[in-house]
Amino acid sequence: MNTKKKTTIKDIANVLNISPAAVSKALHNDSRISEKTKKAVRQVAKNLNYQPNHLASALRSGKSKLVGVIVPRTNSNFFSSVIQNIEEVLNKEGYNIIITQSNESYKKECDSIDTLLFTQVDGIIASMANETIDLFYYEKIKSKGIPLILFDRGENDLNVDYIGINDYDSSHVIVKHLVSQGCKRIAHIGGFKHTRIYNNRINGYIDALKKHHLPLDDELLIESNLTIEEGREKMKQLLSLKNRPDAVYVAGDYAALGALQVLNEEKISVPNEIALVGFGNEPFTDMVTPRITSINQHSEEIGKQAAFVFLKHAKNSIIKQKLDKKILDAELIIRDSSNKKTFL
Amino acid sequence: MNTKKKTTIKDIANVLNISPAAVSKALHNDSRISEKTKKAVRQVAKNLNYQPNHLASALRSGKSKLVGVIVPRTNSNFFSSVIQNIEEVLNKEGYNIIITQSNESYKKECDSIDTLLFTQVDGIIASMANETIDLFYYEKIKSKGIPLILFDRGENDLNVDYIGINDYDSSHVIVKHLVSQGCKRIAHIGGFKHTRIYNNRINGYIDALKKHHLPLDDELLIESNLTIEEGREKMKQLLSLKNRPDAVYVAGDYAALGALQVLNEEKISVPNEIALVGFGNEPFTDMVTPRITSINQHSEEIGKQAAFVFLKHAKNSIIKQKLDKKILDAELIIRDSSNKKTFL
DNA sequence: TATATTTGCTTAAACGTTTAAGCAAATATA
DNA sequence: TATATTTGCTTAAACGTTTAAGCAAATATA
Repeated sequence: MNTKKKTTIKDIANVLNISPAAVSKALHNDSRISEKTKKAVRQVAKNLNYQPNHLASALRSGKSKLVGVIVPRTNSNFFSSVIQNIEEVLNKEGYNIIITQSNESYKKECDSIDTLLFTQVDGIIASMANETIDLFYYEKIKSKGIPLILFDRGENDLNVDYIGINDYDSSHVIVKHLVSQGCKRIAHIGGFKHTRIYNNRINGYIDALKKHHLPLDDELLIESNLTIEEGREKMKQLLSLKNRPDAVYVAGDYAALGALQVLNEEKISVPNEIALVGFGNEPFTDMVTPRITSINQHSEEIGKQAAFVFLKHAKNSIIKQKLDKKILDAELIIRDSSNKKTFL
Repeated sequence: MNTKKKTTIKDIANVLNISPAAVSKALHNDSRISEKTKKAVRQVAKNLNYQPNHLASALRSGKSKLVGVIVPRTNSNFFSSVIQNIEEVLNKEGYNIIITQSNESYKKECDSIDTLLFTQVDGIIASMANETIDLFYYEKIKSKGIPLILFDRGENDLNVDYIGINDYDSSHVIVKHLVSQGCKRIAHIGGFKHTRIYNNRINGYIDALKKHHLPLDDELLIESNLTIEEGREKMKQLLSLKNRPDAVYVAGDYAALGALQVLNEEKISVPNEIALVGFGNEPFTDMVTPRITSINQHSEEIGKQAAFVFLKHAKNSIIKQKLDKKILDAELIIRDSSNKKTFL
């Protein structure tokens, strides 16, 4: 059907009666090629509609110009925004990204890693699945010498670059806010301790309670996978206590939403009877009734920084650099679910 | 640092004292290689931890084993689910996908197409941006002989494979449902007519009104870009009418959400004063108050079908096949926002 | 037994680049 | 003017596969 052969560097060389090597150098702006030749090459390339064969140059140079991105899921605003910003930065530098979703599954994550390694990506930017405890596959990436950058869900033991927000401080900001609203029994529906960010949020919660001289009650500290369903369950669990909390800080917006549904169903006034705070600032926190107070995770900044760190590695691969650990300040977005003043 | 050279087909050949060609054939299960040799090759490949060089085989065979996917955005459940299902099907066949987001921008979409063509993808699966009217870039894909499959946001003029739901019928189902709820003045906040799916929904709406002997009022038919913001605006516009509608059918869930926010703010009872129906069955339709009736778009099925159609092309590229146009039945999920019975 | 076919490999070239090494002509330096 | 350096290219090999063509040995066929 379409038998138009693609134009190659050779075709350009033939037109100008120079060697393909000269063409290649001209296109790469090599200083040892004359301006005159460069201009001619560029002109002919344009005329013949030359498109460089990415596979050939990748093979020869050993660089695929592809970066793998692994996220637990893309249908969360946080991850999709991070991805978009990674893409924006990397596209400008001639890189493309391959996105894979782990769906929070350890097995799927391992498959993704194998797939990306097979595709010869030049680097991997990842946020770990909830399930992941065994770091073997991540060590595999490191051992191949491929730059690995983690964001949000990281892991100290891996000893790689990391970009995230200050989870420990976020808990402090939240507790302080709730205390200022007059709350005295603050519960925490947290993530699993084995994930660093959730562990930090839990520790921040515990320390902030101490700081404000509030008692730490084991009944009020619950670990969960932070899905909507578990948010509902754990909220019910809290409501069944003899001594109910007057505030609940949930370590994820989806679980916070589940908790809110239960509170609404039980006709419990939010924030007056129980104040509610989520984490992540997903768009729906601003859509439900009442709107949910949450922590902005700076997804744009995280995406951009992750891309920059990768580029740094890509540009000087030889020098063993010291690790980049970038911790961004979190920002509390106060909304109806915790702001009693709007109800006075 | 990491100087371990990668093992190649040559290394395997050396160990077994056969030619690299024989190794390649053995790994591809060529019928002209003895079982004995195949077994030996597979064993040595395993021992040496051989990973085929995807770039080399892609260059030689002219196939990159990459498929490009273009979506308006990934942070909608519909698109992220479609993508996930495309990925699942294609991964099994050894393909990887490169996801790009157009952000509903025509320019970004064109860039994406160029990027994907540059990366030498073997095919492109796309859903068009709202802004896109000029089809030049899509024609470019076709003219290069690269399989192009559209889903959801398609375009008749392009004459390519398409997978989507029956938008015309969906409008009929919605109008029928609203009529059964006693609604007599049904408004439609639609998408732009130049996008085929929205045009079909509008035509379905018009024809369904006729069928049920309801008058068609120009004031009640509005085109929009279906963002939350425009959902709010257009709803306000409808509320400012002397003769308000008693039902609003919005062609997208996000705009429906915006409309609902306005209705809630204005203390208008939903569904009793005004019934509301969205489109897309985004998860948040089941989270807000009242829960929004919507159309399930069968994202899983659409993703899988799109992948299958691509594979069909990839497998027999020579034969000019007739086009696949797969139109799936839509399904109405009735919730509180339109179900007056639950309020009686 | 003579010829034809099949089996199981090898040889060599190719995919389209990039890059190290080298060389002649032009220019700079002493 | 003689030598050194720079400029602007060319040559040839390489990246790791795949594949068309071919060939000897083994097997089938007449």
